[in-house]
Amino acid sequence: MSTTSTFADLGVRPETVAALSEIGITHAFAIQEYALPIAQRGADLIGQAPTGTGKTFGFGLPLVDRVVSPEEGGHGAPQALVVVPTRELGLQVAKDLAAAGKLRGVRVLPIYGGVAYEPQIDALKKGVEILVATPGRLLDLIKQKHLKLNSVFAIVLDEADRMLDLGFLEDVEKILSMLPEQRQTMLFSATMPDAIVALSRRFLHSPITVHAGHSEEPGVSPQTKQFVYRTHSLNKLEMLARILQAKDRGLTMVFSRTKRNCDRVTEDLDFRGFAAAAVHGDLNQGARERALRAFRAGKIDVLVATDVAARGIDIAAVTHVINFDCPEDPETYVHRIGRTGRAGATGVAVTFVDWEDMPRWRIIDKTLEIGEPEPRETYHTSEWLYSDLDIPADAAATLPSAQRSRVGLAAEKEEDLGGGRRGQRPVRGRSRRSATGTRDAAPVDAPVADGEPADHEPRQRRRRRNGEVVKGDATQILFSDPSGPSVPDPVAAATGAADGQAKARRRRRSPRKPGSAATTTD
DNA sequence: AAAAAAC
Repeated sequence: MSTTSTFADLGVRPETVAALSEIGITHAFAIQEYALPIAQRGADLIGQAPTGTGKTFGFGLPLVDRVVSPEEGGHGAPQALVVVPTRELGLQVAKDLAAAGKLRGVRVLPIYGGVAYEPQIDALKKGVEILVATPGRLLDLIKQKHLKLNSVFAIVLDEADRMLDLGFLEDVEKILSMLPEQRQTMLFSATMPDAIVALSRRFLHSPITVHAGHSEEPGVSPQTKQFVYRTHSLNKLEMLARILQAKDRGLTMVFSRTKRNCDRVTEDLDFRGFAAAAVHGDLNQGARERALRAFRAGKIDVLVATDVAARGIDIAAVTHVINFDCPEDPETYVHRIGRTGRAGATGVAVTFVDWEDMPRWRIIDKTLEIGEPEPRETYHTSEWLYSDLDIPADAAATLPSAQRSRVGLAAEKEEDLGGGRRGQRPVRGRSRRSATGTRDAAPVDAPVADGEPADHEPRQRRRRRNGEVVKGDATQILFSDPSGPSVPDPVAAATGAADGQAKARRRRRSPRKPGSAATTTD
């Protein structure tokens, strides 16, 4: 990973070396060692290196070192531009570059949508050396004449393959067309499909390509252990809850394929007592940034996200990445699991593959050759998790205290439910279903209500033999869609509790609303 | 075919 080169060896300015040292960075990563000399002399560059191996400073230090700061007589018009695919990544990159340029007073401004115009416009008026921008707001501000790009000598497309795919290409080309002809263009990413490289020739001049890291699985960090589990969609939430009880788990990112599923997973985890928050594009920008800040600070330890957080986000304490839904393509897989195992750290990546995910997984596996998903049909077959993922056998004993009490409460209802629900098959319900879900997080030895007479055959084998989810199984309640059509509360129905009582019970059990952890933390 | 990105 890191080489023995110091930044001074690589010709980085002394002030920048000192500033890096202040934030604990003393030695260069491979991509930095290779890219810096090329970038410093102004050549066009394609830089590819695995996730978490220092690409940001690989392009960032040559920008910081070459801009003229105000105290050096700079004019204050932007001299360098970094374009990124998401707002939070822009914020992060801007902070990194500002830290590196701090001792020379280099001003780095993040430009992105979803927030007020005024602070950005004011900052532009005062003058700025480096812009880090998402395309939409940048073009917006240019159109409104708050900004010109004619002093920009270098542009970087961070997550370049993403910036050049169909969703962004038009905007990026527009931005490129506003830059001086004589300028440096640099493309950086962990993934660079051939088609993108071919496309990029249109606006690169004699580019030099730099690869760092191993070549077999481009972009994947080898210290991340990857697991792939074939599962039923109805069991994903329970499997997730168990994995989140792994002994060695630090911060964990959970990725879903849709914004709606992201909310649903967050809500379920919140109810189970995990400190989780959601990040996706339908949330307002304040909520997005609060959630990410709380996660960075460790005030919450589970971040549930769409692919808005799949790329670039750098949080050293992330130990686990769970692909709750299979990623859309191999590149997304690489970037998602790249949120862990960064800068030489180890990581764990678990991908759930249900029936719907299967076609997507086929394509990912064809490219990356990770392996056939191992069948993990039900949450009752728990031993696999203990052996693979270091999860305590009495997993429920390690639950947060709020969760423990809920498990106790729910366990009381268990016999009632088993007796009263014989033969029924609740298919869909509203969010209150997760009230029963907490019970399913009880110790695996606990009696499980399934509406069938108790026998001594292991539950797992009964289920296997049946070849489908057991009818009337509590699992069905747990995993039913919280936003689906309303049906009577099965707990209330089974116990004869009035609806009002059920509501009061829910309030006691779940004093915290989804996302409030993030709201109150900063 | 989902998500992201300006208002």
